[in-house]
Amino acid sequence: MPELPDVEGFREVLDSCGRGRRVRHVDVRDTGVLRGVGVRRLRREVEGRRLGRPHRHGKLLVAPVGDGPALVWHFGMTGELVPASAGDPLDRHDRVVLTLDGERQLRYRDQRKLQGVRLADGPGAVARMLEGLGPDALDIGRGEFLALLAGRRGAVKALLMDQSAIAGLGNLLCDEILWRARVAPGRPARDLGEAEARRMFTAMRRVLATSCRASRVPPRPGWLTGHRDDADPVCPRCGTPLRSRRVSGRRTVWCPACQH
DNA sequence: ATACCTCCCTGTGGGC
DNA sequence: TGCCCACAGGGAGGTA
Repeated sequence: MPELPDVEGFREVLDSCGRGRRVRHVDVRDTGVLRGVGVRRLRREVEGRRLGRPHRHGKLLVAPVGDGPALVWHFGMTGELVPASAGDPLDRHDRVVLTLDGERQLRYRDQRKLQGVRLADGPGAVARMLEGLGPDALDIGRGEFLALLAGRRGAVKALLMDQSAIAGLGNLLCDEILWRARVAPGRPARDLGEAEARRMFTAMRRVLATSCRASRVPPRPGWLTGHRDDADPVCPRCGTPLRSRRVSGRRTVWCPACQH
C-alpha cells in the first residue's frame, strides 16, 4: 500500500497522536520487523523518551525520540501506523506497539513484513539512512525534474519508480501520473519532448496533491487507479480497453489509445 | 547504466 | 474441498 501519500498520512498520525508524548512501553510482538536493532536496545533507547516532530522523506518516516535517536519506519507493501487506545483489541498483524502517556498507542501493523522499523543513533545516522534517496517527490522543482528525465535512457516508469532518482513514487502513483500526462510507461525517459516532460511534472504535482489529501492514491472513477482491478478495465477517458504488462518488475497498466 | 532474476514475507483468489 | 500457483501499491543484491 504505502506510497508517499500514505506515509504522509502516517506522519500526520504520528504528529497528532504522538508528538510531545512520552513512550511508556515498547511492545515488540514480532521481531521480524526489526531491522538492525534488537528488542533490548530498542526499548532502552525509546522507553521513557518523548516523541519529537516527525519527518518524512519519500516513503521513509523518521520520528525523533528524545534528543538523540530516531525511529525510522519503512512500510513496505502492507505496513501502516495505526492510532489506538491501550484497551483496543490487538490485530494479528500488530507487530510493534508503542504505549504513550494517557493510554494512547501507536501500532505498527504490517501483514507481510517486507520492511520494518530501524533505529538511528542520532542525526548522523538518520542522514546516512536517507542518503541513498533522491529528492522527495513533493519537493523537487520542475527544472530538476526535467533534468532527471533528460538524463535517463531507460523506461520512464522505471525512472519514476527509482527511489534513488526521486523518492516517494510507487507503482500506483507512477501509472496514474503517466496516464494523466498521456505518456506510455515504456518510453525512454530522455526521448520525451519538452511538452510531454512538462505534462509529467504537472501530473505528478496534481496527483500527489489530491492523493495526499486522501492519504492514499484514491481509486476514483475518473482515475486510472479506480479501474486497474476491474474485470475488463477500460480507460476512464476514452473507453479503450486498458493494457497491462510488467515494467521494472511491477504490474503496469496503461491506455494504448491515449498514452504514447 | 540498465534489465533481469531471486529473495524477503503473508494472504488471497483462481484454476484444476 | 483441497492443493498449488501466481500475484499483490515495498526494496536489496547479484548477474549479464
